Amino acid sequence: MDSLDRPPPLPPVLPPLPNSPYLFASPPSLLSSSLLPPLIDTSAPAQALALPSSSSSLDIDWISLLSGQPGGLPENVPMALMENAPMTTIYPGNGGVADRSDGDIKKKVTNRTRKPTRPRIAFQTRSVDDILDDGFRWRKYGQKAVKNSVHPRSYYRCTHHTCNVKKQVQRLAKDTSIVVTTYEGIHNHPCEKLMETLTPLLKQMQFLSRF
DNA sequence: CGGGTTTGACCGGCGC
DNA sequence: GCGCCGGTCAAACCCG
Repeated sequence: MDSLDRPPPLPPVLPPLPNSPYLFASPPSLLSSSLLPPLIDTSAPAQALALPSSSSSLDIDWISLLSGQPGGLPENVPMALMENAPMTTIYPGNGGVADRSDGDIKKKVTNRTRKPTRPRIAFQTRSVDDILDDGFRWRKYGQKAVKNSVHPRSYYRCTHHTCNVKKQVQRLAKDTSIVVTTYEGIHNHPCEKLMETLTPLLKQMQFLSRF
């Protein structure tokens, strides 16, 4: 699958914003992270992860982008971290469930109730911190020891009332400096932190666009 | 007191 | 059918 041979180039990023913890600098938890090459091949149908081609101009549909609605970012890519984020490898499709043969993340569909599979995207991040601030709020609901892996896997749910997005966080068995974060589902609400950050910018852009 | 974490129990899929 | 294992639940606990 050629499209997964190499990480897609990071999409055009949001314009720099003063006083923004995310657009000028990575969140503290990401400062020690570094870029990584692709980790796994989910062999799942590739989903385009490119931003709309118009994203370099000012007519960006920011709301769509931020809310994950049609026309916005695909799936649940954590937009807040696009600029300086170390998250380089995105694995669309149904992959991301740990293979039983080791502690690494590989494609395997083992939904408990055989529900229709939900979109999954996995990121690998070299970081000393397990928890990466992606702009959303998460509640931990479980932790399990993974076979053949020293590090446990943690399970998180988005705390937004109507949002059913989950994520799994686990360190690679083969390289414990790498954290694999697997997102499952699509946020049906904007990233709170990013909206907070962008609101003044949007207002300023609207004001300037009148001239 | 509310929200988040921890942790053991439980459930269901899968391989043998 | 049985046991293993991943994923989830929920009560207890912690913390600001």
